[in-house]
Amino acid sequence: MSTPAAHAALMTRSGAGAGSGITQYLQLASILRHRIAHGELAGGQQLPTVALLAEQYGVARITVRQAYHLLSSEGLVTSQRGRGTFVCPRPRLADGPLRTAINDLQAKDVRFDVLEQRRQVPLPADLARGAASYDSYAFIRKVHVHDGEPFCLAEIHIASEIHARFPAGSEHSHKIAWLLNIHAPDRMHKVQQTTTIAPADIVLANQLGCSLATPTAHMVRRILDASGRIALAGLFWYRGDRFVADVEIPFEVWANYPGVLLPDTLARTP
Amino acid sequence: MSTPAAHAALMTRSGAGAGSGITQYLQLASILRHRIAHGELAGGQQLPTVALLAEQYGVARITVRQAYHLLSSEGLVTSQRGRGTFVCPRPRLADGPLRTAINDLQAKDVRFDVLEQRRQVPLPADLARGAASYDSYAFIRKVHVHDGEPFCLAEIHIASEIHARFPAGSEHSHKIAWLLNIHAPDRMHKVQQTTTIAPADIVLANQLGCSLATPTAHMVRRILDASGRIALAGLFWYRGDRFVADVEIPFEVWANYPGVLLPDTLARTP
DNA sequence: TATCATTTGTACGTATGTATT
DNA sequence: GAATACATACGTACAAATGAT
Repeated sequence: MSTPAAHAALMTRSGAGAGSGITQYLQLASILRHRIAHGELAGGQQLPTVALLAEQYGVARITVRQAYHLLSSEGLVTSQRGRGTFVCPRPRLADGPLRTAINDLQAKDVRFDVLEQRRQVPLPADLARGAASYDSYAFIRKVHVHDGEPFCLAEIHIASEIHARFPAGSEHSHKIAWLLNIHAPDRMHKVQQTTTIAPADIVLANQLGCSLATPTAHMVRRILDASGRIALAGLFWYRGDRFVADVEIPFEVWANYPGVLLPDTLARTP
Repeated sequence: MSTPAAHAALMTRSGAGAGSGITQYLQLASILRHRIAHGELAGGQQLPTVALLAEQYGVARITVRQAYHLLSSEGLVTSQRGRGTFVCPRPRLADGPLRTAINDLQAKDVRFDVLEQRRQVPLPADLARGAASYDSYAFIRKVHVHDGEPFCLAEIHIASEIHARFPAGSEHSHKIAWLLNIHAPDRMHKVQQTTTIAPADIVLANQLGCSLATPTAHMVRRILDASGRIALAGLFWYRGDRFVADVEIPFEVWANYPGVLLPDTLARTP
């Protein structure tokens, strides 16, 4: 019943025949999206090649490619040159372990690949704006990996004075915020965070293993201590297709902290 | 100095000539991106037509279209059939007024276009999961508009018993959460919220005035009252290119509320 | 009101580049 | 090296939306 031939009969040219009025590549994408959603095409499974599908449905190869492109931008399929096009194996959203890896400060199944590390650097001006800062910060740039797959790029500045309390090398195995919570919770005052959506540039795409212009969740986070100074300033980029942010806070906190204006989050040099 | 001819001389075929190794449409996109970023091409300004640019750079029209497509997916330009391609007028991120409109519960310069409204409906199962609920909810589906531009689609269920306290028609001029904060703050206990990134389907794209598969920020929010029951359950979709979420909370709240697991946010029928 | 030029969107066919197997 | 398969690119044609004639 759902043979390609049957579907092909349903496809209508946008032009002469008119018919549905929906373009062919959208029709094709809908068909495939539907099959994927209903498990007819399982995760990891290879889709028909562009040439084959074009032949089966009697459309041009470029039409199939447009459909695949759309599905790819939705994160449903992934194409690899020389191999083929495949249904994305993982569920659309992070669930279970990855969700915990992202949201739990004390995540255990996260690996940290440190790309760069410096000591004694000043806080960049755009991160320092609007609050007092320390003289010197330690800097770390790293990729968070879960189950062999990178899901986050982080660039963190932490006041040297506070960083000095951490056991040596502990930032290679724990989230910085967790270390902060363990070694200096009493001195911390509040967290400011701004979240936006940004397309991945070439550098970020490489680090996260996604393709250019893929959407990412971008966070700018600052933690101020009791003296009102910036103890931590972090930039985070999460792969859009694996991002889930969970929050649970008391109502009065939520209702009474509107409209914090953090420095612009445009600065991007991942 | 930056005439098309000069740039054209820099363009290298990916194939035979090799040269840079960067494909033509990526080169072209980079050039345009750069010009936009540096204000050489101002917001709202029309870009050269596909045909013209193709001629100037000596490439095929499809190559220009690929470049425009990429920039469009990055939110830098927008194309309209029959008109042309234009540099997106607004800054990439919401700043100032729109930022307030999104984050401030008591936003004033937001218009609410109500699309659908019902009384006395049960809470959908996927939203009810994991917590107790009331027998009956009022439902509202609306678009948030700022400065004539839609930026958010909201679908909200609010317990009828609580909704009854609101002045008639007040949901047409105020955010529901604000009304909650005014008329029943004492009974509210906590807020659970999950944020993900999802591509816009055809319905959502129409409501928000963006194109298909554009990234959106999707939130599922539940407000539980003192009895632990769901007072409000809301689904929100924000245009990705206009989304900025600001949060400021006490450190101990932030550090002690990790990994809340809300029901899956996959349910989407905007 | 109707027509026309402009411009993007879709689609076809073809050729070649390039990574994988 | 050969076969496979996606990626890029060229040229062409027509559809559809817009704005002006």
